[in-house]
Amino acid sequence: MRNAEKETVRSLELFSDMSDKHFEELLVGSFLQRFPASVILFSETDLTDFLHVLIDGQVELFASTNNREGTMTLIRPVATFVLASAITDGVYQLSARTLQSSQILMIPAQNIRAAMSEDRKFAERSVRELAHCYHGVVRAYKNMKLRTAVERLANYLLVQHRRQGESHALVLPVEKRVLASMLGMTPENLSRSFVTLKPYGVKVDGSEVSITKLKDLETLAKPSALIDNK
Amino acid sequence: MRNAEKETVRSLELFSDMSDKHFEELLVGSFLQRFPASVILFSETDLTDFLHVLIDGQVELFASTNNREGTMTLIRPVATFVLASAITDGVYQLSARTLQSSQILMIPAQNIRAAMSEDRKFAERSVRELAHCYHGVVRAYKNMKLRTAVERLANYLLVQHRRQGESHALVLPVEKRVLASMLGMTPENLSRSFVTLKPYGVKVDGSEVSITKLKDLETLAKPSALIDNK
DNA sequence: GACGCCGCTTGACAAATGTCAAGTGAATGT
DNA sequence: ACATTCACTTGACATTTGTCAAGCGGCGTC
Repeated sequence: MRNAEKETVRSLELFSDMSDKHFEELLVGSFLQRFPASVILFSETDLTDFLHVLIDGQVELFASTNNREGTMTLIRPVATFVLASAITDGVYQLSARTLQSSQILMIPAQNIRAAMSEDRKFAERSVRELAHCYHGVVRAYKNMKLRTAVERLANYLLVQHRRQGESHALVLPVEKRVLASMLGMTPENLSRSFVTLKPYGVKVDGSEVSITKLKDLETLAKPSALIDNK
Repeated sequence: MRNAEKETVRSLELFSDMSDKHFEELLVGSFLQRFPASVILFSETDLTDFLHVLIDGQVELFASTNNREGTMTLIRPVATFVLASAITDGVYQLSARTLQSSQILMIPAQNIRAAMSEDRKFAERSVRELAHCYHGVVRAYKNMKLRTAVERLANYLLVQHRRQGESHALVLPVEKRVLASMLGMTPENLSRSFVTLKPYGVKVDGSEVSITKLKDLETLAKPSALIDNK
């Protein structure tokens, strides 16, 4: 593991104010590995061996039951994932696959648990990180429960628009089938939802989307600070 | 606050191994209060003043956007709620109302944050509690995303059946309209879903439900350890 | 360049879910 | 005892969402 990557990880809020000594101990037995796209990293029923840190690339967390599958969230670098599972010391609860070639640091879960009891700063940071993750899922859950498919898409586009600098055109960061799954609908339905949004100034060309009537789109989407803000 | 209630709270896992001194400090400025049924305790947009501990009664956490409202979860005694918000020091993110007359201990959120940095045992317990809550929402989210309304009802009944000692009849712990909202459907739809389950051995009489063909119901519900357990 | 693969779209249809309106029955208050 | 309220149910219908099948078009392989 090179210094550049080590520093990248070190500067994550979660690790930022733990002692150097504890940080080094955390890395004992860790792997930094590059995976190609479309690789299953772990399945939701596996025991949690590692806390994962996505350094580069893109990872999808998804769940399955009874032949159905749904994207729960997308991980974008640089970020940790499955912290809660690493702490609980049970199964992952979610499956993960790479969407692109990805570089991932895998830290043994037991190192995390050890650091938790040895380093109070780390414990405090973990509390905040988990509280943050918790609210993230709550937002996703609200989004799913209180909005229709078209509204979810409209709000997704508004969020991307803002994130990508409010420029005229935004780029969908994932394939449409993954986007559909993330928004809780079928790919067919996503296509139709885009058509529905046409009168509201949404033009789609491949993975490029332009928004020409922001106000109209917002009227339809009715964005909510408690769901869409981050 | 009487000793009985204090001990009840003290024995919650979250507080169980913090020092007596810190526990007493936690309670400075706390209120123990009884609320009648159907009282709004706080709204999702309020700043988080208190960590709540439900001693007795029943509380509903719900969310609203755009005239729609959905039950997110039910709190049953004895349990804390809105820990994540108390830590984050932002808004509650969820609204709360009493469903029955309820006795609630309200601990100032800043006491919680103070205890977090002073008592490492408490910080560790908080981490576990939050990880647990996180998985709880993830399960609810999976349930919502991967199942139909009838399946959610069927699995709900199976869980209640198990919790209530696998006896012949179980009792719905909430009004049907609240149950409907919790399961993400309208009351009308819940009624029809019960009718749909009739051929699978589900008989409903008011709030009493009996399950006569457990196997058949399980075949329909296809319960999943990662969604329904715990 | 021809072929096949794959992601996406579209149409036709089916299933799931919501809405509106009316009606039942039990609980409550006068 | 009567009226009122309210939760729940039921029916008819609308909307939303999913399914299946076909076709388009880009992209890589041979």
